[in-house]
This record gives sequence, C-alpha cells and structure tokens, in this order.
Amino acid sequence: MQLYKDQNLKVHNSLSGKKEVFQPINEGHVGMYVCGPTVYSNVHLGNCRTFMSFDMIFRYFKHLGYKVRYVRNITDAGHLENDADDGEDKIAKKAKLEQIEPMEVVQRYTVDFHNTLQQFNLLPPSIEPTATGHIIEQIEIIKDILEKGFAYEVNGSVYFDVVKFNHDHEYGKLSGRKLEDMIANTRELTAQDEKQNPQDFALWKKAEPQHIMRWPSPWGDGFPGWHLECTAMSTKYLGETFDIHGGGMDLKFPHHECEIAQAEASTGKSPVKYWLHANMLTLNGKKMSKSTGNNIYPSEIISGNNDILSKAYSPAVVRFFMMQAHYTSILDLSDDALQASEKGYNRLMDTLNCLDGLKTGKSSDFDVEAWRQKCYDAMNDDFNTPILIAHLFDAVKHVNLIKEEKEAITQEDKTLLLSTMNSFVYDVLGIENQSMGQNDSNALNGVMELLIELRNEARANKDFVTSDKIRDELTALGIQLKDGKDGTTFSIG
RNA sequence: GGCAUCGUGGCCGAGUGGCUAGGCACAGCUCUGCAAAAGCUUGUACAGCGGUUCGAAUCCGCUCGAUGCCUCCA
Repeated sequence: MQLYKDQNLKVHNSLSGKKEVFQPINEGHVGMYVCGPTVYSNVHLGNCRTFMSFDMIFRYFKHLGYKVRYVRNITDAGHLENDADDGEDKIAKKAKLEQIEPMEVVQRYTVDFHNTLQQFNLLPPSIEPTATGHIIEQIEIIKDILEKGFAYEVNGSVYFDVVKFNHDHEYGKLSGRKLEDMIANTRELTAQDEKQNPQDFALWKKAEPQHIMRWPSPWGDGFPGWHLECTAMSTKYLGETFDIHGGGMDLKFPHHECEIAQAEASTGKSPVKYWLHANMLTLNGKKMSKSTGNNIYPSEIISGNNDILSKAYSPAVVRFFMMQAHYTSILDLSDDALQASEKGYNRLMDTLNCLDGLKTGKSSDFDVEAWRQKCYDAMNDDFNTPILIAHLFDAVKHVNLIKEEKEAITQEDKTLLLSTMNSFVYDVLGIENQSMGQNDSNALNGVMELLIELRNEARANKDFVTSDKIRDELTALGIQLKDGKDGTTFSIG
C-alpha cells in the first residue's frame, strides 16, 4: 500500500520557517534522524514528549507506505557539563558521584529509557547507535574538517573555527542568528580559554589524566564533542544528505546549528532537507528541565505518586493528552488538563470497543469516505493530530447515534470506519486501548454478567434498594454500569 | 541586552482575512424507577491600542505580558 502517492504531506521546515511539500530524496524512502537522550539520568516527561512526537511522525510515514529508516542515537559520552575548560562529561560526572563505572551509568539509564518509551507505546527506531560505538567515525570527520581548514588543534583538543566557516557559509541560518551579533553580545571570556573565539565549539577534547572515558586519537587521548556524534552517526546510516532531522526545540541552537556547520565543512553539502523541531512540555508554565528540577517523571504519573497530580494516569491517557496538542506548540501539563483528556480518552475507547458490534443497515447517514479523507488531510497538514482527534470524535458521535438507531450505516461503510479508526488511533497515534470492559478475563465478565442480571431482576421487581446497592457498590469499586437500549454494559476505570 | 516563539471562551487546545475545530466543565431537554452513560440544544473568545481592507481574532506597527535559546538540557 503506497498511500503516499495519494496524500499530499506538508511538513514545517524549521530551516525555511515554512510548511513545505514533503518530497523524499529517494522515492518511497524516508531517512529520519532524531537526537536521542544523554543517558546520565532518568528521562522525564518532557523528554518523552519529543520522542512521542517523532514516534507519531515515524508511524505516519510508515502508515503512508514509506520505507522508513529511523535513527535515534544514545549519547553515552561527550556531552559536557559546559563548554568552559573545566567542562566535565555528564556521564563521567554521574559515575564519579555514584562511584560506579561510566558504562554502568549508561546501562542503567539506557534500560530506563527503553522501558519508559515502551510503556508509552513507542516503536523502537530502526537503528539506535551509541556515541561510544562511533569514535572512529568521529575521528575521521575531525580529520576531514581539519584538512579542509575549518578546525584547529590546541593542546590536544580540536575546535571548530566558526569565524572562518562563516566566511563562505552561513553559521546561524537554522536558529536565525548572525555571527556578528553573537560576537557583539558575548560575555567576557572565561580565563585561559583555548578557543580562538567563544563561538568555536569542541570537536575533540583532551582527556585530563583523571578522566576515565578516553580514547586514543591523532591528537592524544580524549573524547569527542557532543555535536559531532550526531553528524557521524546520521552520515553513516543515512548518508551525507538525508530527509528529516528532528529533535527538541532546545537543541536548535547550538547543537543543530553545529551539526550543519560540521557537515557542510566536511562534505560541502547541506546535510538535511527538512528540519523538524518538537516543542517543549511545560510544568507550571515553565520548561521541564533536569537541571532545575522542574519536572515530573513518567513513573510518578503512572503511579500517581507525586505532589502535582490528584491521581494516577495511564500511559495511554498521557499519550492521548500529548497528541491533543500540535507537536510544534508548547504544551502545559496540569491535573485539570489530564483529567479532561482521560474522560475524552475513555469516550473514544468506548466507541472503539463497540464498533465491531454495530448493527448495519441499507443506507448510511455518515459519509465515511469523506470523513476518512478529512483525517488524512489533518495529518498531511504537518501532522496535525489535534485536528485528527477532532475528526475522530466526529465519528464517535455518529457511532453513538447509530447505536441508538437514530442513524444508520451500511456494512461496507462500517468496515471502512472500523479500519480507519483502528489505523489512526492504534497505528498512527499509537494510543493503546487500556480501557477494560470488553476484552477482560472471562471470569470477570462472567461475574459482571451475573451482577447485571441480578440487578435487572431486582429492578423488574421494583426492588430498587437491591438494584441501587449493586450499582453503587460497583461504582465505589470504579466499575460503571451503563444502561443502554440493548441492555446494560460496564466499564472500569 | 540579542535572537525566536507565543498571548483564543471556566480549563486544555486547533485554526484562519469573511462560512461557530475538538475535548473537558457548565445549563436546558430526551432517555431512565432515580441516576450514570449516550444523544440533542444553547451560552461564554480571539491581550491592549492604532493601521491596511468592503470585511481581521487572522496581515502590518506599537504597547503590555509569557516562554524558549544565547551556558548543559527533548
């Protein structure tokens, strides 16, 4: 199924600041690179949002029938605390703090990262390379950049020469900055800086004797700079120019700007056709951040064990909540917003659960084909999931009306509706059906059927004391009875 | 200080030069033994001030406010 031939997808390119028609470099194929986490601590919910956004994008490309190679790296070395001379590698710092091997730090938080993303139903990327696994590639690129004259070596470290690069390239084109402005606004240089210019950035850092994470290089023992790993790994697995590069908005500058500079200095080509940036998740109106402590961890939401939220929320509800906002918009997390999403989620799932048993008729009051295209139009407009969800609720309304026999649907339309709903909710949005009720254990269903039967007998006998007791006690247990035209159903949650 | 983004009804959140997104909450009605669920109906809006236009919440300018980046961050 090559749906992409019929669907006109547009994506917002941060480089041009415009929505552009998406045309892959190689017909039918998409190469996509997303900056992964630095595994020195647990991922917080803000981190998850970015990966969830790109997971949805990955899923939609696949849904459209593209062959997608999705590369998302693990940064397990080279990410400095700061750019100054006393800059310390984040992993190494944590290892020292916890008195364990750096690779133990990496292992622990990589496992946490994978577990967390799995809970939110993220698909694994096609390739998940690590920085430490690509030291040789990084050294090769440094050599190349040195040879082309865009870098210089000082005392065992190699720095990228931004000023020289800017002579015949444009440093700052992604983030809308001008080098002259940056230089004019630079704060005082910290004491004995090796860099010729504060805007220069490290490609290779010399390892001090006490530094554990070190690799041999032509410039002595050291470790690679943070920006370089992404260039090395994206080039290796996707080529010198590839379709999509994604990441959080906060990486636009300097990280992505530096990636462009490194690639252009080395290959002479612009590395990426479409730059996509996911916006931040805020908490109390402020960006979530590991360093400031303004954050919430996925486990705290799922368990309800936190001071911010009134209750626990399932991963599917959290994902639904995120999908209700556009990936390029700032989204603020709050208890009210999550509660509203949970109710909406339950309504959507109730509809999905009853879709299969929907009675069909001779005609349809609901133009399923037109509705289906509206869903695609929403996604084609830069992955507009909030609009898609609005359309999904339109279907919910129709399904409920059909259930009440106020509207009708043909078998053919029902089949199309069912497959479209399933595709968009489960495959594209990646929202799992964690609402119980239909597909639970037989024992529970049996017990519930019995209780419903007893209650209905009591009601028939006008013994409302008994019938209300059954209903109220079940409500207290979190089980809701729903009296419909065709009898009583229940839902849990 | 520089660069960028944003300011939508009670809350969350789309969109856009003229044709009420959607979810949640609220109100009325239908259904019900009463509820719940579901459905129907309705209300509340585009930060402020100017300008462009037949017409702007949507374009332009200014003011105010918020956030992000400029130092590690998804």
